[in-house]
Amino acid sequence: MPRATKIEPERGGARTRLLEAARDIIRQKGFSGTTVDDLCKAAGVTKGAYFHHFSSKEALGVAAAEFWADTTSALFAQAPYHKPEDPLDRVLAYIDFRKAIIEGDPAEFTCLVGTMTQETFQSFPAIRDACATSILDHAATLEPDIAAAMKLHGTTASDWTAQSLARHTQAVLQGAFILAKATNDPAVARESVDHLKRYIQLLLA
Amino acid sequence: MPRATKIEPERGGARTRLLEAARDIIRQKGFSGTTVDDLCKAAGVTKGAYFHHFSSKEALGVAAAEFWADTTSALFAQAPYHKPEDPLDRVLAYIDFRKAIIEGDPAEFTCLVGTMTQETFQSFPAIRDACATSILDHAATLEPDIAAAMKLHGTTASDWTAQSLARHTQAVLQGAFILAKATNDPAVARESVDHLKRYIQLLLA
DNA sequence: ACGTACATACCAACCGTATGGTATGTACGC
DNA sequence: GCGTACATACCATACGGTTGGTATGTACGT
Repeated sequence: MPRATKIEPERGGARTRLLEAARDIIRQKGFSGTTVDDLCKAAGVTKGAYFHHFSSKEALGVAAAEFWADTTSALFAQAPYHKPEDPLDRVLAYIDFRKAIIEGDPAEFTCLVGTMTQETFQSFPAIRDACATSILDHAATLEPDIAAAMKLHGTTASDWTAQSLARHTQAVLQGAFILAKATNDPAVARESVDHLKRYIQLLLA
Repeated sequence: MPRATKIEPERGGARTRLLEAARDIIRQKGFSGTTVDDLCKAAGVTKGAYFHHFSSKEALGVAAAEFWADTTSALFAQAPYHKPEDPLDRVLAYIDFRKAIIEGDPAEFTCLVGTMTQETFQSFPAIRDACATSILDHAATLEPDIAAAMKLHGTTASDWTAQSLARHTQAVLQGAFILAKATNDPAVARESVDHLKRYIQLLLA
């Protein structure tokens, strides 16, 4: 899709660079707090290039959410937590994996679509929907392992489902990110993830 | 503090009306997405009145977080969940209370300071700190009941504390709000709160 | 093989408006 | 008459978005 040329080797990558800039800057300042000029400056492109690729700022928000969904799902698909044979171990390994990447600057480990959801859910439904798809699709990848663990360990659940537990894991992570941002301390978020892991062990083991 | 007059009976309440407007509009559009004119219009005051009470938009953000902390802590202090004699029942009643108020429009039941934290934690440290205080102080009100429940039920916790569990409840609620906004469905949030309640029961009963 | 037609990717400069913020004045209570 | 609580009018800038253009690549008929 990119198109390199002789005199301008970067040519063709403006769209991707804008999406990467959006991922980084929106996580720092939020969607409304991020200006088109911010993005152009960070990506090293002009506003003409920006509006060539995105018809509006809202369109970039949607594309950024989709870009996030694509890149993160690729990351999780190749992560090592799928290896254990016991499905419960896979779920717990997923939790460990999520915990392990909570470190450093909150702007770098927190979730783009969770952040965008908060401020766009009323004003920009298209962005909200793209964010919802990203979150729910990721949660859905956990359902088979949870369901298999329930079956294997003879868990009888009358008042909850694999789907609701999968979504709950995402709620805990999103909430943990908020605490980490508020306190500027990843450790607070990791403690919540510990509670989540303990819950799943109590529930399924 | 308010000062009524003959020709302008609303006079004196501009600051409070601005803070109420901030509480409502920032929850809909976020802090950056909310303009000073939005607030003045909703509060029915002029920009002169606005800058008489708040030296900047950031100052209003801080005041709005403090206003939120004050009004919500008053609400929770007089809520009925403190009545049970068993401290575990009080904690569970708190969860039930939080679940019960999750209904209707997400903009009305979600948390102002959780929303503001997300977009201000880098750009406006003063706002972030006010948000953190609001969240952590509220979490701290749960600690005595959790600690008492641990003692009463002989819970032996080597790897977690009453404080971390109290904060975890707030993480779950904040995360549940994000899912509710993304899906535009309070039910998703309530299911996460159910998981939280189940966790506390497994842990402390 | 080559010219034409078209599409893609980008740039520089500009525009109308909305934004946060200010300067100045006035009504009112004490 | 003095401080507080506002109102009116205004400003410099930043904002999202537009315009018109150029360079590069591709499809295709001949």
